[in-house]
Amino acid sequence: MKLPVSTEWVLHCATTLAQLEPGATASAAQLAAYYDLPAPYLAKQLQALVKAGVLAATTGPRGGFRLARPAAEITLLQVVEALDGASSPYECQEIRQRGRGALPPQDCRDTCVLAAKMADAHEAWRRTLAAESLADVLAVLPPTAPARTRSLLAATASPPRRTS
Amino acid sequence: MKLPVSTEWVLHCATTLAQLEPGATASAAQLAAYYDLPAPYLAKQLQALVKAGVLAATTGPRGGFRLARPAAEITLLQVVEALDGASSPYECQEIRQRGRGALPPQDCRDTCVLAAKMADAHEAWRRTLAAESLADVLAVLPPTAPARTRSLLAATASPPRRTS
DNA sequence: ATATTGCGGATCTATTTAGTCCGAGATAGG
DNA sequence: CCTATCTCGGACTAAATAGATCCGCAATAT
Ligand code: FES
Ligand code: FES
Repeated sequence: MKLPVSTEWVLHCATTLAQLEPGATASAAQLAAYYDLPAPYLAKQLQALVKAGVLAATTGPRGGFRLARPAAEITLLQVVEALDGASSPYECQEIRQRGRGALPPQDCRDTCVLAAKMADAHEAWRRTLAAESLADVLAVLPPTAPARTRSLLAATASPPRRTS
Repeated sequence: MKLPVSTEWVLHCATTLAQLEPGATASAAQLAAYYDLPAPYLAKQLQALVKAGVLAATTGPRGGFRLARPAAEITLLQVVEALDGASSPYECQEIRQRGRGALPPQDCRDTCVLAAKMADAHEAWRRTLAAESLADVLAVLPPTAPARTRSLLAATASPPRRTS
């Protein structure tokens, strides 16, 4: 049971995007430089977030990514499941109906006790992550964080304008 | 995030072993036939449970596996983590200290908010599984289950004694 | 018109998982 | 006491999945 390393990337990127002024965007290259990550691979992950409806993207010069909704309406669960999918890590294969000890179908009306408990556990995991929004995360950061983040991001904004 | 298929195998095998009379054992071959599983591979997983202290094994003729402790003292969590390890699926790599936006060490005294929340979620998952013991699972099975299981297991017990 | 950015697919590699094998050790029977 | 056989134990190999990378296409602001 392992979560992709890129999970941490997108969680932090989403937090970073939440610190921008409404309507502003940051490109994949900017975010990659900010966290020292492989730019092409990070871009792919951000695309997954767009497909999941968490981020919105604008193409063209000065384009980039921004939150698709207010930070208060984006939970950590939505970010994590955009990458890894929402399916439970435990997949019941109805093993009780196979082999010499197979149970008759009439005893399998309800889901297996073990499968039910594993599903409960996954639901508890999801509930915890769904209870925390990006706005909640921002609330515990120092008040100076947004300004710092914005200025550091801008440092990689557009390649130096050739004035000659 | 995915759990090995064999997780379901060992959960059911542990439940099966819990239905035996105290001291009795079942071999890997018996359990494999009971659930129609590849015997050598199942044996490998059961060995992992032995190493984790959940099961005990006896070698030699008429040997096999049995629970290492009373069923009430074995939780689903112990069985699952014996196979997959106890580490969290989310591994924080301290991404906040890398790249252009790296935070100074003085701001990283505490663990990252995101890492803390992910750890909370994993803890909720573990807590749910730790709350259910094998004895609890047996309690919801029909009272006739143990007798049925024992007789079906015995059908594969020892190879037919050559009387000639 | 051009340069910059996101988007999607195809591709390659690495890690994990699934599956199989043979040898060491212990018991039961002779 | 010895032997034969049945068991676990760990090492080894193959397949699948996920990680990571690349390149060409579409869209947009300058
Ligand atoms: S049959 Fe799948 S968990 Fe019991
Ligand atoms: S630095 Fe690892 S989760 Fe924030």
